[in-house]
Amino acid sequence: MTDETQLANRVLACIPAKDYTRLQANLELTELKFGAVLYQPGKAIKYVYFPTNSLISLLTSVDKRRSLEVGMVGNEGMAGMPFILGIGVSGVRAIVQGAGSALRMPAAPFRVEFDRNRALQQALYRYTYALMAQISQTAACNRFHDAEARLSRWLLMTRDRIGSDQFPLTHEFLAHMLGLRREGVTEAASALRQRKLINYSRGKIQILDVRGLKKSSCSCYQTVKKVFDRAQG
Amino acid sequence: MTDETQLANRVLACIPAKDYTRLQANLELTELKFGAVLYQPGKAIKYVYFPTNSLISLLTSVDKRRSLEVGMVGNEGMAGMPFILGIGVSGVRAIVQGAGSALRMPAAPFRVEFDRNRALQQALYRYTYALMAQISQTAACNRFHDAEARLSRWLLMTRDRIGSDQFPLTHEFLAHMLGLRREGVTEAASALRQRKLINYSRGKIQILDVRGLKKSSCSCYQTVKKVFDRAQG
DNA sequence: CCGGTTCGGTGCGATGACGAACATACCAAA
DNA sequence: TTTGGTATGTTCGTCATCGCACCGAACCGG
Repeated sequence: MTDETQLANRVLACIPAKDYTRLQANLELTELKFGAVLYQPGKAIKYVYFPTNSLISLLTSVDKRRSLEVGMVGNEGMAGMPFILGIGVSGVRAIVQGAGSALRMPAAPFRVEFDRNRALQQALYRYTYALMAQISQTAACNRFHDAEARLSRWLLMTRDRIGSDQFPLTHEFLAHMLGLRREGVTEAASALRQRKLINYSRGKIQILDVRGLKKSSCSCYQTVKKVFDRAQG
Repeated sequence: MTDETQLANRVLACIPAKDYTRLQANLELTELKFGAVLYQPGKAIKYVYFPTNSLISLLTSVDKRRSLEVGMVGNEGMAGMPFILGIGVSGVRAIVQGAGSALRMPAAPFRVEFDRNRALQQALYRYTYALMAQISQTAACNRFHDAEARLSRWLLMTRDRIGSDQFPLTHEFLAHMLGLRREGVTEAASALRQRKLINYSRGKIQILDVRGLKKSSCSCYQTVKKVFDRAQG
């Protein structure tokens, strides 16, 4: 495992070197495939994940058909938060929304390491706070803002975490994230495309104009971004 | 301070007696007045609160006019969660939604006590998890369910935490909690009244038929309740 | 008892999203 | 090259909620 890999995750990056060597022993690099289900509500958490260039979505569903993304975990954080709060099961569904690699650690050794590693605790508690702020803000956003603004926000947040302007993504999939119908996504996306803010075709979306997208999105994007920047330096 | 007062808050109630005596030195009983603002986004947290028969709402707002309740803290928990995650400022606005009493502790001694008291840590981390689950579920609820179902859910959740079937509450206030217009609340409330599930008049609401209200509410109420019951035994 | 304020009730057109149905475009395997 | 599946585009009637305006009724302080 190279330093580069470590630095690719911002939580791990702020662990002092001497603590990190101990941590490293149980960390393994793994490839996350698009759509893979990492956690299920009520099911035990087997691994915690530190995405490097992958992206994990946290979903809540109210019935079989409808679901809503409540949180997004990229290289700025860790998936498996209940575990650091002393809970062994997940409350939400977590799926791989952006394929890529992540560092993962089995639950048992993570528990041991977490309990003795102050730096890790601090980093993860701070991240937990930021994630809660994210969840709260997107909750309000999903209630008040229209499809177009929410889609814009979502694309920007994803871009920040993936670190790329282009990612594979269907309207259908986006609909599940934003709590919309597929047609609603098509409508919003096609409006953005018409204004040359994005382009897309058959499961590939590309961001063309970040500044324009920021204008099109609601202030929630900036609000959440500020919280993360502040909480993680 | 009596044992009764302690037991009235479920977090404090699960601290072993010997740990609790130390805690007690810095806890003070305080009366929370309806509408009082306990936290503001970005402002320092001066006290943490353990409600006994009072109720605190956590609100996120997207602009001056519109706000949404993302979480509710009653005698099952504590307000001031960022503090236990090592953050000194609040991310949300917290207001007193149900007047009553609470035990509070100034930030500095709480920090000291929290760091050395394992039982307190565990209880609060578990509560944090439950609160996150609540926030996530209500986020989806606010997105998918109609005004009437959400109002029913909200009344039931409030009842559980207040411990009473009657509480002072205007439609205007409810609108801010549920992210609705005042008229929307009136419409939903009057439908519930017509079915004799509730009654109300000029700022007082009374629940008449709990079982009926459960039927009228969405499954989100039960979902959240289960999480709390499980997390807190 | 009066006058102002708060609270609740109602009606209006506008709108954003819904659900369903169907059309088209593209891709890949056979 | 056909065929079938997947992704996207479009329309249409319906519905919940919105924002606004206005009312009456209840309450409160003077």
